[in-house]
Amino acid sequence: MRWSRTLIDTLKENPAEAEIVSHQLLMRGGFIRKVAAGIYDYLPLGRRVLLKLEAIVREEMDRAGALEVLLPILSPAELWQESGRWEKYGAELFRIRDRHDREFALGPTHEEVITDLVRKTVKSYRQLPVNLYQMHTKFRDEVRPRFGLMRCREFIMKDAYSFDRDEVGAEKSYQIMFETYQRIFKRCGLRFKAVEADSGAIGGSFSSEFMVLAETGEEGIATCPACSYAANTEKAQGALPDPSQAEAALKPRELVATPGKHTVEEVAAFLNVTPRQLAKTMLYDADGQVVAAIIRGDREINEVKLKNALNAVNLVLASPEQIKAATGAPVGFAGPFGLQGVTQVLMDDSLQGAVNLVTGGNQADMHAVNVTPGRDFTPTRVLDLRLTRAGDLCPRCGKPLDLERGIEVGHVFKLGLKYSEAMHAAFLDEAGQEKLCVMGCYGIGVSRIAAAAIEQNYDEFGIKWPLALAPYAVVLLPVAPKDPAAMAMAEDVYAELQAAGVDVLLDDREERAGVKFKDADLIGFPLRLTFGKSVAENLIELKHRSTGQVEMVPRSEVVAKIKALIQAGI
RNA sequence: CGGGGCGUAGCGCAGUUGGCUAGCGCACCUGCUUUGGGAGCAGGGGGUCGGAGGUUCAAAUCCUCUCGCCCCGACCA
Repeated sequence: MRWSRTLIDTLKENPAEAEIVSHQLLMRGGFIRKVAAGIYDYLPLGRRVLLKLEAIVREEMDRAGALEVLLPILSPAELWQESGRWEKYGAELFRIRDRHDREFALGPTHEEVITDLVRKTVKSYRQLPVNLYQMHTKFRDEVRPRFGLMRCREFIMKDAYSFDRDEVGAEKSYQIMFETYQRIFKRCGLRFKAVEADSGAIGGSFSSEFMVLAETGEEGIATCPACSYAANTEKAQGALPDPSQAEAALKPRELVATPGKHTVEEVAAFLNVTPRQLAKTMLYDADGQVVAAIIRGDREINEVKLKNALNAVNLVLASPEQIKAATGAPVGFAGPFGLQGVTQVLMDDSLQGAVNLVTGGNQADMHAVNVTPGRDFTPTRVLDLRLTRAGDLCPRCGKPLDLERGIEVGHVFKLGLKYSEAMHAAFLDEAGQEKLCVMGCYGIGVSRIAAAAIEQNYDEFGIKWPLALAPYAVVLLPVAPKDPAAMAMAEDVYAELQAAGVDVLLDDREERAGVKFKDADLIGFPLRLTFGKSVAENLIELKHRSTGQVEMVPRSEVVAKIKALIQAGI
């Protein structure tokens, strides 16, 4: 492609709205333009990056034996009502009505639609296993779209769904996808990690997330430096490095005045104790029921764990009114004893064995001291409700865990029978017995990968695309377009590279050299060939964007050299 | 949904104690010069100040409502 004939509009300044690097560079490089919050146009450069990604994903999915389909974006409410997600998915589901007032959803994911397809199509065990996938636009009415392509309301996702005749087959399908994902992200040139994760709204028994490691990642990952354990902090079960110890003697519970002291730090300082001698009592509204979660003062509640423990759909902190009703006190003085109308009291195991704790007093400006679980209150359950943090011990090998940040680009789930049961996706086995399909689902955030790749590969001048994702592998840069010799050589090399099947862009604009260099660095082509003064000596300058390495290549060798570099993946 | 901020030319911004034909930089068009890291000079096109209503002799500027965008939180594959 010739620069003068494509549409590349670069910006010198960052758009005010772009906060993170990938968003800024995608905008400045002319890859995307915003249409509305979380909704973008993909310009020719952006589209080419997406096509590169889609080609990699498609090749690897096909290699794994998956079959590509194309499912509708619009799906009728009835399908969602059948699975129960019309209610459970909540406000994130885009819903529309047609002229006859029939309700539809804009697909955020396609379990219902695919299960419906399979139940209409698959009748025999002979047709299983089957893994169907598509790459399509997805819609989610995000509470807060942000960070450019990172969290959009409309985005491109590859979603795949496997159907097996039994658990053993489903496990195999899952493993195949897990390995396929490793191949895909490796081919994209990304540094990533597979981690254990919470299944969230999709449901199912087990899932792994594929995280691109980057400081700007929205997800926390706990990783073990000693073994292979890695988990999303929502899911991670780090063991306490410092369990609570019982003191010798139980002391009688007393109330003490703590005027105006609400937070753990304030109360601990006021009573001259350490935060870990406190027990925080957090009141939540779980689907309308008020529940209490109790945790040691130096730790935080992990609401995902709490939500799962309660099997709740919606979990939010209780309102001041609910707290007043349950404790009789304003916010900040809740304690675990004598609670009114609280259906469950869950205690984090950080308090296992602890005695003589400081808690809220259930009266304004009062705390209780010498509170002991089992004597002063009885938890409904004792379990891990903690947010894992750095230094907690690896659940597999006991070494202290590190905390990293990542961008979720893929997620593989074992779904089990959740959808096949609700929607009756069944087949007949050899014995003529009806069985339900055992399902798995596998997502890749295709458009998000583009942003993640930039978060991992950029410098002060712009993007450094991995070769596999670059819109063009090579940019040809004649320094002086009016120098006939240089221009002629660039044209020849351009034709030869094109003939060799290389993605090449010829910067034929009548711009000064500086402008061309800046644009090339900004857009991030992995290789640059500069046709300047050395053309007279039949030499072309080759520069690697990622390393900055420069070498002079004889004209006669340049095409072979570029082909070799691309072959080698650079 | 709670808190904070912002909507003035394609982009980045100034102007906002009401007062002249609404301004600057970048980008864009024309010409001349320049030509290996975002050139210089000269000339030029483009906005009615997010929208609606109101106050006033006079509104980008004040008031009311409304729409949109960004950040933090809540929330979220």
